[in-house]
Amino acid sequence: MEISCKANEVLELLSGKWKHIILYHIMEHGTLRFSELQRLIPGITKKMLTTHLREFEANQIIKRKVYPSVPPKVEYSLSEYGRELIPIMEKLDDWGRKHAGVQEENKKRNQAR
Amino acid sequence: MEISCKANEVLELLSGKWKHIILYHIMEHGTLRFSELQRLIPGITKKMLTTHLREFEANQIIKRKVYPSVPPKVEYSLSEYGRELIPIMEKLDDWGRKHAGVQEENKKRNQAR
DNA sequence: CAGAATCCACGGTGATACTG
DNA sequence: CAGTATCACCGTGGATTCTG
Repeated sequence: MEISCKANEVLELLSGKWKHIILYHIMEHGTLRFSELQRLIPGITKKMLTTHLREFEANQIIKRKVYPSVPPKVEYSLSEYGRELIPIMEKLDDWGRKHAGVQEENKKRNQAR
Repeated sequence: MEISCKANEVLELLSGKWKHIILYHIMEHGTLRFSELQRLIPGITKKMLTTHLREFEANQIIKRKVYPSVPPKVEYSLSEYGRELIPIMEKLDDWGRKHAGVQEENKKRNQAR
């Protein structure tokens, strides 16, 4: 087994209610505006979207590009560094799709109590 | 890009302050007693260890074996299902070790403010 | 040894209103 | 359009005490 204990580095980056969904959409579309993200992620508030985007930016996962126009236009895209997260997300996603059924059953059983 | 949005399935399983460390140690050692886990994870309280272990058990990630002796002896190990998480953890860990430096820098800069 | 039971603090998140 | 500012809630986690 080659596991050390650095897994939390990624986990921390992705911990936050909407973080993985945000990354997912940016990975899919390449570049997205603030309002597009908001539309693509039903239920998220501007505040949380802003917060998470700022965190990604601070971690250099995404780039933020502002167009000095009226009305404002801001585009978000993966940084080169952030692109290295893609294989990670794919791996996580593979597992999720493969085991979605099992976890669903668990949830139901937990609700039943 | 083959990413859907099921990544959160894994993320949810691993979200919890000590979860990945617990899994890490069980993966490394194969089987561990409650007290051994507690010793291997400095800072964790019995409560959190119990809580997280119970969650893993409910999700069928680990198995719990109780030896009816005095004093009690309980052993935790990966279930077959849980073993499928190993490649995931390895992937997360790979990334963590590769990018630990970058994230460290970010943390320092954030502290500096 | 391996927990269970309380009580409590804190931070992440949500709702809402306002702004350049 | 793309945010900021405030307030309020609630669940996660910590400290402590008790038990079979």
